[in-house]
Amino acid sequence: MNVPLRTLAPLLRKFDEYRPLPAEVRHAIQSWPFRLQEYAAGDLIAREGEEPKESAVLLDGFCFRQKLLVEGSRQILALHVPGDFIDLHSLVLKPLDHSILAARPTLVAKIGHSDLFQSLDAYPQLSHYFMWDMALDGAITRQWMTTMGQRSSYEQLAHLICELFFRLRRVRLVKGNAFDMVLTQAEIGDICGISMVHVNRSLRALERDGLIERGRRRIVLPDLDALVQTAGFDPAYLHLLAPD
Amino acid sequence: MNVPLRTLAPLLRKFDEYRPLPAEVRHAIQSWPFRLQEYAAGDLIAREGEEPKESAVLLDGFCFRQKLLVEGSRQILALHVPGDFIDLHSLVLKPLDHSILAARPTLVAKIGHSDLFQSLDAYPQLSHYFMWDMALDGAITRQWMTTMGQRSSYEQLAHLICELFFRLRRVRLVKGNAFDMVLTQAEIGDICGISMVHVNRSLRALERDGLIERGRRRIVLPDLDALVQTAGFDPAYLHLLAPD
DNA sequence: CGTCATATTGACTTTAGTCAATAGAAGTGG
DNA sequence: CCACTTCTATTGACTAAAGTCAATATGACG
Repeated sequence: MNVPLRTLAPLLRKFDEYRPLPAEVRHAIQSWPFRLQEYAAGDLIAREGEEPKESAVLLDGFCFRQKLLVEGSRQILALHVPGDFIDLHSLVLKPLDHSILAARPTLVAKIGHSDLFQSLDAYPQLSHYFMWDMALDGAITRQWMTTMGQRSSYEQLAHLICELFFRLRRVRLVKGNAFDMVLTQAEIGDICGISMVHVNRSLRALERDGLIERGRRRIVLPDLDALVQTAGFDPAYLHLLAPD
Repeated sequence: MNVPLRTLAPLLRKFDEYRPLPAEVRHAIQSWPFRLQEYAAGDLIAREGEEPKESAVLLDGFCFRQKLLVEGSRQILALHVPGDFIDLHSLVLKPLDHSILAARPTLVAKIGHSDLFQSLDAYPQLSHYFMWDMALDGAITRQWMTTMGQRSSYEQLAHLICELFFRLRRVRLVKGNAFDMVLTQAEIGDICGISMVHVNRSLRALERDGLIERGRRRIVLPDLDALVQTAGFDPAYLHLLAPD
C-alpha cells in the first residue's frame, strides 16, 4: 500500500465527475466523521445478511462484492477501486444481499448512516450524487450481465481486463500499459461464471494472440486497441473522465 | 388490459413497502404532472443513447430493458411489472445505457425530470424512496447475475419463473397458482443468456419433472415449493410485502 | 386461406466443465 | 536460510452442457 490517503478526497474527486460539487455539499462531505479500518487480503468487510449502520468508502486497496450459494459456489458481483462507495445502497436496502471481501490489504472509511441521512436532509443536492453513484453501479452491473450472457469466455476476459485497465488508470494504478492483477484466476472465474481451468486456458489464448502479456500477478496490454476491439469494449458505461 | 389505472397509485403502493410514505411526500408525488402514454407490444419506449427528460412509471402491461450488441444479439437486463419506476436512474445517469421495450400493450406515466428534482429539493425524504428504488433494482440485477453465473439453465428457468410468480402475485396478476407468460422463449433465452432451443428443452424438462405446467402463453405452478427448492429461490431479494 | 411469429424436434458441433496430476510461488516457523 | 505447507497456476484426458443448423409443427390473425 503506498501513501494511503486518510481523507475522503478520492470520493470528492469521484463525485466531481458527475457534476462539480457545490461548495456546501463538499464541506458537508468533508465534515463527515468517519472510522478508518484496515483489512488484510481475504478479510470479510461486511457479511451478507447484516444490517450495517455504516457505509464504507474504499480509500486504498481493492475489494469485491460476492454472493455465496448453498452448494459452495460464489458469484462476484462488483469490483471496487479507491474512491468507490462500496455499499452505499445499504443505506436504504437492508439486510445486505451480498458480502464484501478485501482482495488486497485494504483501507476503508466507514461513515455512519445517521450522519449520511443528516446531510441528505440538510443538503438535498447531496442526494443527486448518491443516486448517481447507485445508478453508475447499476450501469456497470448491467454491462457485466450483458457480457456474461452474450459473449464467449475469451471475449469476457478481454472485457474484464479492459474494464480493470480503465478503472485503475483513472485512479493512477496503471503504469504505462501495465497494472497489477489483483485477482486470482479462480476469482476471475467467479466473476465471469466460468471455471478456473477455463479461465486459465482463455487467458493463455489471449496471450497467444498477443492481446495481453502476463507477469506474476501483472498484466501488460501491448495493443489496447486490439483488446478493446475483441472485447467489444466501450468505456462510456464507466462514466470516467480522462485519467488525471 | 383490464381497468388500467390512470394515477400513480401503484407507485405509492410500492414506495409504501419501503416505509410508509409521510403525508407531504405522498402529496408531492400525487401532485406530479404526468403524461400518459400507451405502447403496443414490441414498441420501443426509450432508446439506448437517448438523454430522456422524463422518467416513466409502468401503470399497466409489461416491459423490459435490453442492450443490443453489434453482432445482433441482445441481453435482457430487467423486467418490469405495474408500479415499477422503469428508468428512474436516467434522472441522474445519461445517456441511457439500454433500451426499454414494451412486451405487451403497455401504459406508462412519464414524469418530467425537472418536476422530480423540484420535489427532491422540497422534500429531502423523497430521495430515500428514490435511492431505495434504485438499490432494489440493483439487488434484483445482482440476483440475476448470480443465477446466470452459477446455475444450470434448468435452474435458471426455474428461478425466473419463481421471480415472475412472486412479482406478478404482488400486483394481483396471478390467479390461483397460474399466470400469463408474457415472454417468448426467445426472450427468456435473452434473459438467461442461453439459446432459444435450449430454453425450449429446459422448459419441457421442468414440465416433465412436474415443476410447471404450460398452456398457451400461460404457466401453472402445481408445486411451488418444489420449484422454489430446485431454483434455490429466496424471495427476500425482491423486498415484497405479502400479496395484497 | 395464407402469412408470420412462435414453438418443437433431431442431428451434429462446439464450448466449457470435471477430475486429476503436476508445477511454481509465497509464506511460515524453526 | 531451509523444510514444509498452502495457495495458485498449468496441463491432459475425458464428459457434459449448451449451441447451431435445419426442418417441421402449431397457433394467432388478417
